[in-house]
Amino acid sequence: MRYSKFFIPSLKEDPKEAAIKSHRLLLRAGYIRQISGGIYAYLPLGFKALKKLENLIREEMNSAGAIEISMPFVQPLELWRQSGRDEDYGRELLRFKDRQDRDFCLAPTYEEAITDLVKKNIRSYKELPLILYQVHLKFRDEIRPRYGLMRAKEFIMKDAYSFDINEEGLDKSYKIMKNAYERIFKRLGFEFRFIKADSGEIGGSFSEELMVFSEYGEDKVVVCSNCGYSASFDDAEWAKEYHESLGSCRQPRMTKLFTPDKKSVEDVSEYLKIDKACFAKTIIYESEKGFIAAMVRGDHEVNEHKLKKATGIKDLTLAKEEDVERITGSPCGFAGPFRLHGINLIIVDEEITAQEYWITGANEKDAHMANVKPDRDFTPDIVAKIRNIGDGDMCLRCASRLSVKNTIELGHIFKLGEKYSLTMDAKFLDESGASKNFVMGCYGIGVGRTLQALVEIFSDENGINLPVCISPFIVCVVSLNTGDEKIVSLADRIYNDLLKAGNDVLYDDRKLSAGVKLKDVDLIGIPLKIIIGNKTIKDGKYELAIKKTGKREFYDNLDDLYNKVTTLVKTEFLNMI
RNA sequence: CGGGACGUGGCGCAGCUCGGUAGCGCACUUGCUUCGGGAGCAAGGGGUCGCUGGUUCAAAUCCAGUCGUCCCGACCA
Repeated sequence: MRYSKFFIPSLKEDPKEAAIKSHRLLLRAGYIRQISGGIYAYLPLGFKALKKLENLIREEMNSAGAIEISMPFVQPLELWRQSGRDEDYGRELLRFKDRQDRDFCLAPTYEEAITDLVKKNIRSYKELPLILYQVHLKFRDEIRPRYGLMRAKEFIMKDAYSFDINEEGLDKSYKIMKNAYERIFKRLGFEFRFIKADSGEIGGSFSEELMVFSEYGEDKVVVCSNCGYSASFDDAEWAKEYHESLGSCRQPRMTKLFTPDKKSVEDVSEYLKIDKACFAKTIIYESEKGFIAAMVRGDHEVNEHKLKKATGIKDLTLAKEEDVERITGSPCGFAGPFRLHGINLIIVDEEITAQEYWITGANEKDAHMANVKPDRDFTPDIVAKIRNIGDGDMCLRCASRLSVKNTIELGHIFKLGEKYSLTMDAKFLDESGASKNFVMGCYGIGVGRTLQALVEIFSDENGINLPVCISPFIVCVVSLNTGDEKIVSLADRIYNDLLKAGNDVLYDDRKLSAGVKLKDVDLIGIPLKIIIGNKTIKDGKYELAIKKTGKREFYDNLDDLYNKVTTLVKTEFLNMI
């Protein structure tokens, strides 16, 4: 493809609306453009990369025995009434009417459509198991779309659905899909883990999320580098380690300490020269069950997700400053667990009851209290794990140190069981002629999000760096001086030779200065470039630059150059498989 | 939905506090010179200042409303 005849509107400056690297690069490199909040157009480069990614996924789905179909993006709302999700899905489901005043919606997912399709067309156990998939649009009217393709309202997803005669069959299908996912994400070069997850809106009995490690990920995962244990930030387990409280602090009653203006644990710890782990902090929350107090060790943080679970509370927010002042009788920053007014519940982290003496706030301005003893000076109503896990906590399995990593969720696989086949009355006849519900699974990959994750993880600020198997072009021929006959005809020839050899090649024949062209190739992320300029003619050597390594190689004749390109492409592909 | 910020040629921004001629860089067009990492000179084109209403002799600027975009929270691939 000649650059001059193609459409790559690259941007020199960072667009102001993009907050993260991958979003900036996709816009700057002319891969995508926003049409409306959370709604994007794929430009030629983005579209080519997207198609390559989709096809890689197709290869693995097909080889796993899944069969590709395509279901309607616009669906009758009636389908959603059948499953009951018309109400469950809420405002994320975009609804509208056609000219006959019938209700429709844009598909946020396809369980209803596929269940309906299979229900009407599969009669017998002999036709099972069946795994169908599609690569298709979805629309969710997100509350807050952001970060480009990472969280768009309209997005492309690969979704597969398995139909089995029983749970064992489902387990098998699930495993087949999980293996396919492992192959896909290995080929893409990602570092990833499957993490057990809440099944959320889609429902079902069991699900795992495919999480890819990335500094800018929105989710947190806890991993042990030694034994490979991994779990979501909210569910991860760790080994208890008890901190020795200060011996000199053990007293038969509480002792008041003067701590002028020292409000945070940090400040007090520094002021008193006592380890933060010897403190217990008391946090006041407001909830539908009234005000509650939660306690964790001074060097830990309350995990609101765990707090909600342990208390059965749904709406939880930090209490307002004036409420804290009323409840504790002191300014914010000096709260302790005793003599609280209007607290309905005291919940403490299990580490609080495991240690005898604590330093807490004194519920008095400029004062903290030492020798605070659980069950003597205050009485917890609930003892539970309510603190965040942190870097350095001990692994429950192997006693190594755990670390918390940011991740991006790129896939989610579910064992649905009979959830949809029951509500939608989808049945087949088994061996004995009895009518049975399909046992289902569903398996998603956010394709657009995966493309952006590749950009996020493998690129630098100079440009995109997609894996060779996804990159829109493999090699770019850059002709530096378009006014020079010799250079132009040499560049033309190399371009045509590479094209004939079956390479995906871009030819930058634009009449622009060298700097602009070289910057553009780096930005749009073509893995190999062949640079042809005066130097080429003068030295009689052909230059190949490899983006990934930054290396430049020189060849005496064209055949050597072509051979190198071919081997590089082949080995790069091999490395990815 | 709650909290915050921003809307001025294609892109990035200044001007707004203190009302009075709409400006800068890049991009674009033409010509000449350049040609190995975002070239130089010269000449040009392009904006009802998001929209609506109000205040005023006069509004990009002040006021109200509205729409859009982005960021922070609860949801998700």
